[in-house]
Amino acid sequence: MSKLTLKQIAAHFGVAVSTVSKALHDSYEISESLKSQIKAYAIEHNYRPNRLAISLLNKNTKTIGVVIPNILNYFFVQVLFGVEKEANKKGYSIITCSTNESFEKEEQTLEFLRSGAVDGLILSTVAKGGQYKVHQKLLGQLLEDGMQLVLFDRVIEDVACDKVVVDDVEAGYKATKYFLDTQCQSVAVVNPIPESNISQLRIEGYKKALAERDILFDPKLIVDVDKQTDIDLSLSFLLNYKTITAIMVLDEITAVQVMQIVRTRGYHVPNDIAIIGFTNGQLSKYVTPSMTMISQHGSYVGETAAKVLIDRIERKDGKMPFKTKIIKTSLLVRESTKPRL
Amino acid sequence: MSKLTLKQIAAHFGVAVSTVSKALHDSYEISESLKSQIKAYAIEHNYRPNRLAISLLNKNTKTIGVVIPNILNYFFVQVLFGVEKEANKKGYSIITCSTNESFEKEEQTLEFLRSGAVDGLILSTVAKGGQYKVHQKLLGQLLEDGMQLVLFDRVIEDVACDKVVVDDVEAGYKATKYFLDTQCQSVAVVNPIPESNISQLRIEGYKKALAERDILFDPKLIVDVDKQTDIDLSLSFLLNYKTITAIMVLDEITAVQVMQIVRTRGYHVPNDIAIIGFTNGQLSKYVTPSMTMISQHGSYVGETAAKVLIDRIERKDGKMPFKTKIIKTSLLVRESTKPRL
DNA sequence: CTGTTAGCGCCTTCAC
DNA sequence: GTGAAGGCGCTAACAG
Repeated sequence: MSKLTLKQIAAHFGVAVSTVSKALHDSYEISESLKSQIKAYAIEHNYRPNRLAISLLNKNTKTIGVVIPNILNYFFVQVLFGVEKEANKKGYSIITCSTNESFEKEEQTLEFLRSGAVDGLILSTVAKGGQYKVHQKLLGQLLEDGMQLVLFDRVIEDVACDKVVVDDVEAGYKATKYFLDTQCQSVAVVNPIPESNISQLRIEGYKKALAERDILFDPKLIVDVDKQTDIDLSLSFLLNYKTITAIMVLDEITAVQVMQIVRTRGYHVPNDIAIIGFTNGQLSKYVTPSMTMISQHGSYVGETAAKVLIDRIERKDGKMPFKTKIIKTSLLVRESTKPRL
Repeated sequence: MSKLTLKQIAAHFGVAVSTVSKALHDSYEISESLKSQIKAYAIEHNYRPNRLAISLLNKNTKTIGVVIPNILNYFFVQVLFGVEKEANKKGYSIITCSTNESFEKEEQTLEFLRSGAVDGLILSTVAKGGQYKVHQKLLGQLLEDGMQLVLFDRVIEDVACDKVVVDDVEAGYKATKYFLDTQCQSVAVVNPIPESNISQLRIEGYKKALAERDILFDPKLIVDVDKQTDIDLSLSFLLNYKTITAIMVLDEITAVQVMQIVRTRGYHVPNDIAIIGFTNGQLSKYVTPSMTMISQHGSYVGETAAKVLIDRIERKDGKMPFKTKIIKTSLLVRESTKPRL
């Protein structure tokens, strides 16, 4: 019925538990005949050592926790994929927690995860503004407890741990420069994640590209939208304000929506208005016209985070300086932009 | 540095470990003054009990394992979402494993998960053909070990456990009937998952709908495709073979691809050819024209599976008959089909 | 009120 | 060759 234990095997053979343990570990101390008998019995009855007991003993669980803001977001799923791939390769399994963009849920999750269930944590936080302080404390405690931590994508600068981030400044720069290189001089930005510092970095890159061409930055060309906003209306203002020849949209779904709205209004994409979206996922490839995207290589981000984390977990010496890995993005050119000449 | 234990607290106060344990559990046996001292110390130093030890003691881990074939498939992500939501509500966390459509990986994963890390398992298998036998044995062993198991979506009939399945026959029927009700009498099927028994069920529903209208079933209208197949070519054969007015495509990405190919060849969607896709995800809503889909309510499937599993885990008496829950699908009508009059 | 004992399942060290 | 003892961190039953 219930799980077979060493004790039960020992009882069955009338020997001590430690004898069975040694036999199953093929110790030279045990006679061949007893070993083979015990092994045969174990196999026949499907013995499996209890990981909990083993973890308790050697203080590692061979498990890493991954905390992401939203499991329905394809970027994070890609990260998850990468983490799992790398972790499995090294004999770890992962326990996944989605915080649904809620800071409270994230706190609860971290609280839960700190109680010995995992050897290390890979986290993309939802904290913003004043919540950073709370987190610095909470994460600080985790680190004190000896928990290994890798922050990725949405990181908190002041926490002393390894980090894996996307080069968002460069991404914004790259997208903007592509527009400027393809006869699109009037570039607007639609920002569906205004509260995130990531969007600020991308806009920084955008400004840099403009500056290189001596184009004056116009804040009115940055359109913040959120779930409450009527994108349609915001775009109206934008398009009436000035002739726009290119739009950089800071996520995938919004990019597709923007493209549809723009087309509905009779603009041709890319000839009238070119569009580049962020965070390459499943959508952009299959819409019509297919959309040029900044790919963040989520799965690579995940792999890297897992690699860094496991490396630190398994390195005994400990005092390795923390490093921040910066993952470069790529521009996937498709049909929503004009070709480079 | 490392985690604080009861033992350390006990040493600090010069009392016994059990005293500390009782104090932290607010036992009436301990003097108020000692209790408050110990509690204060625990809070100050951030004491957290070790879950591993507790799990070992009461033989439950408050964790459930979820094994899915592919984490990049939106349906499974939705299921995951549902499972997590329900599990968290009941105080469980989940450990996620993706088997990447590989039977070997699935076996390894199950092997791993059986060693005491989880109280129960929610599984959608990738097994097919001869692999069923292997699995019946493996899953049988798991059940013997006292592991609770819920199979979902891709289930194995002969395993004695709870199941949550989508009503695929009805889904196929519903889609086909919608075509027939909207002046599309010549309905083809594109099947990107021919090895799965799910596709057979959907086709069964398709046949049922045809039979109701006395339309003869023509096997040539069923087009199997897989990753190796050139969809473009397969569709050529189909469209040359007969005038087709509707296509039912058994997954989302293929549905979008089929629609694009069909449109490229000059057919109007939905007037010349109407299309219904399966497994509503992120794509179908945003393509042009937006696509009518069968929604399988993945998140509801997940919730249900979690509910059933946790129910069984927590019910002590045990001998509850196994049940199979059938989740109904919905038809989300969008622009790729003609409206019902 | 507080401590001792025993045990969850396993492994390691040391003694026989 | 085999077994006994100790311990990972915790709780529960039983002593004192």
